[in-house]
Amino acid sequence: MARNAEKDLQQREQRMNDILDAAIEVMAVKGVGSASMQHIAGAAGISIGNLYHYFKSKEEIFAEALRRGQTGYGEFVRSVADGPGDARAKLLTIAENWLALGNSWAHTILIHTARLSEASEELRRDVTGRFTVNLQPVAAIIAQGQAEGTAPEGDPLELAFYFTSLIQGLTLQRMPGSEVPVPMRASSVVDLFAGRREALDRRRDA
Amino acid sequence: MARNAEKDLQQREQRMNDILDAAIEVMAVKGVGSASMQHIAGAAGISIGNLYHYFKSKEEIFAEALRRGQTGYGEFVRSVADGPGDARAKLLTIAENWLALGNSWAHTILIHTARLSEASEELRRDVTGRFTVNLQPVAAIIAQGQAEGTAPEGDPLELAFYFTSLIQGLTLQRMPGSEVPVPMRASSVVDLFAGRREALDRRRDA
Amino acid sequence: MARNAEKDLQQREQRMNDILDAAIEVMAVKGVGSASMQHIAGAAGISIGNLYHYFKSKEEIFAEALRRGQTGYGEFVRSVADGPGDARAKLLTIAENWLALGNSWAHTILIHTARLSEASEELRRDVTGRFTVNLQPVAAIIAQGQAEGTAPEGDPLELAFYFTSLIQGLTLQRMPGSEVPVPMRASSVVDLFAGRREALDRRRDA
Amino acid sequence: MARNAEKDLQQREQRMNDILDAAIEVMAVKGVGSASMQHIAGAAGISIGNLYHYFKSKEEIFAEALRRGQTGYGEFVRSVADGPGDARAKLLTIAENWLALGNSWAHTILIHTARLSEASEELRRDVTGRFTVNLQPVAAIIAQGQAEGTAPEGDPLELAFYFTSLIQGLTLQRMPGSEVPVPMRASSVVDLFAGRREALDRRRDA
DNA sequence: GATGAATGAGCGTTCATTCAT
DNA sequence: AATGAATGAACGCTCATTCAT
Repeated sequence: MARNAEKDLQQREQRMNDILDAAIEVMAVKGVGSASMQHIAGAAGISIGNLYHYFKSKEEIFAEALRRGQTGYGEFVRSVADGPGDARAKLLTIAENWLALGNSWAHTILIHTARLSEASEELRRDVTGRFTVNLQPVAAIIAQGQAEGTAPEGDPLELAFYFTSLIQGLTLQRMPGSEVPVPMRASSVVDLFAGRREALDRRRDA
Repeated sequence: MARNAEKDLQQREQRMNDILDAAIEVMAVKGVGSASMQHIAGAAGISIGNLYHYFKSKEEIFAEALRRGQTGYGEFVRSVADGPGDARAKLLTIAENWLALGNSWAHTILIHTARLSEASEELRRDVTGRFTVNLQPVAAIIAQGQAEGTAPEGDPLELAFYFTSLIQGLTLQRMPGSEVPVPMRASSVVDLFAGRREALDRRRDA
Repeated sequence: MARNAEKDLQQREQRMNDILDAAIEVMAVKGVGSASMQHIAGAAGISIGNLYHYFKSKEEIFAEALRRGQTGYGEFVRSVADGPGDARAKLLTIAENWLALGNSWAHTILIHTARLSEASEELRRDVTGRFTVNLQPVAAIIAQGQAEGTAPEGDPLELAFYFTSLIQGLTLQRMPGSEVPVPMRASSVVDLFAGRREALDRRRDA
Repeated sequence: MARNAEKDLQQREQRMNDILDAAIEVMAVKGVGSASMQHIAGAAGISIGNLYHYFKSKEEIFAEALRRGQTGYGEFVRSVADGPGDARAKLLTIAENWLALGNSWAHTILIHTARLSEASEELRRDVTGRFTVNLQPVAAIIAQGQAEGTAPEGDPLELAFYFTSLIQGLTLQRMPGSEVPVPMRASSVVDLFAGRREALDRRRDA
């Protein structure tokens, strides 16, 4: 062992993260269809062959990027659900985080791409499974909102499904070159699922 | 002679429609990535060379299919908006039409694909433009709902944008192999934008 | 139908034969390992992409070349078995035909390659099946030789197996660059399976 | 120090043997085409980089494995030739040793592969040279058989060539997945080159 | 000696598009 | 109009070999 095993492992981990970031980056900048191994390798600053020392196929790269993105989102949304604040504030935090450009945008695109592509059955199942799991914290927030009198009636899980689908759907409308000339505001979206108090009041007064 | 020319033109039109149908069909059945010119030609029952007598590129085929699909949807949604009934019934008609599997499903996927792909700037602009135009009738319905007291407050166009994005987002969740195990009901979706009267009444009574 | 269908078919058939010949040629001249699609296409005078209009994979090319070669050999050996002459003369015809350089040599190499390569189970089964079938006429000749008193005792099929294996084994020794400096004479080989009359006589007299 | 150097040398020798064994093993188990440096290193339990401290190329590994195999076979066949027993018993020993599955089988495949591959001129010459040298002891046995009246007439070297080619040819027929459904018995093979006494007697009596 | 990351040419294959008939 | 042969660039991936540690 002339080598530092621990350092090697750290470097390997770092490289894998670089590659995943590069994959997301390429997709976001040059388009999903152009995310070839060639491009990813170039963006990561390594050779094509070396890519295969870290991931054994293109699919694995995307699967891992997806897993990372969905897991991160899952942790985020769970921490929001478990944190302090009323339902409306929580949903607003989630919506704003999602609609803000950056990593989350590219990750959402990745999810859509995985669904649209000829991805393996397994990958699609995994993505759908994590998507479903990540619905739970949102459902909990909706239930909280119903208890607080701000959320509409109905199955909280179903409403969480709609909330998430709406935000994902909106994300697609933000593709560069496809911007719809209509404002997209997190607060307005959240109003649908946890109405602003004054709005409800006014409506109630009517 | 004049009749022959006219007949030729009709035949040509018919062929083009057959090809577009075949393109949508192939995409829906075999997956977006598998919609090669070879497959489209096969599904349309003509040779690959002949395909190029009707459309000068693959992009043109998809652009035309998109145009046709969006135009059809636009006419449908305008006829609904201009027709009789309250806002809730109108939105329900639109949502049910969209969420029902069939042609509309494949067309929605096509729109998403166009946005995600390396499509030309022009194609993306056209798609976005027609999408925006098609928002108007929905906005009119929302405005009607606001007048009727069932729709939430806010810019009708913005709400129409959310309504459409939600339904498109939900469509993606119906990709074969990616079915999320949560019910997806048009009436529940519409409730968000044009609440059921009894629900509002109950809320008001509270 | 602006095209001559029959001529097209003939041309296609001709091209396929050209490609198979080119594949054999490349293998024989440049070595088995160098028989890449690139090389085959070059030898056949067409582009790589066009190769795939005639054969859907490299394996199919080799499978077809094998089938052609084994079928041709089978017909040849059957016609010899059914023809006139004593067993020794028949075996001599077969051995001489095989050991003479030319097409048959390259085909034999192909059979060996198929067995040594990572070829599909199906291909190996087919090759073995045809090999076994082609053993029958040789076995018939051996049986004839036994009736004539020139062939050794034993199961004719087993002896035919040895005869064929011997000749195939010898073929391998003729690879360019591997020539063993020992004479290889069809008549001597045949002597083992259908001894020359005078030799037997002399032995009997001893 | 001197002892350390000697021990180092022994260790190195041992490692080289391990690697050669691993190479043969991989080839026999996973197929010739799958014997990549990666696989060989794995089977030998060392890293791919370390492989190159013992052999400077893949070709050298195979050349050395061939040399070792052929040399071992040469020693074996020479010891048989120089040992006691009649020619028939000696040939039987050789044939049975070869046809029995195990190391010798894989070595034979290696020889064939070397001949079929793009191996260097030098390697092919070496293989052929050793092959030819190894023919001598067999020729001596054949000559002994001729003196004993069991072997057919003819040049002993030529007959040894046929005997060896036959057995090598038969080895090819034993590739897993290519088994020809015909018995393959060493005694029957040997009968062709050193007939069983009783068979000859019967023939003589006829 | 030992490691495995790194390279890059090459592989088999696909596919939108062109063109002679 | 209609055909399908022909092209060639690009794809995902493999692998023998080199090199810094």
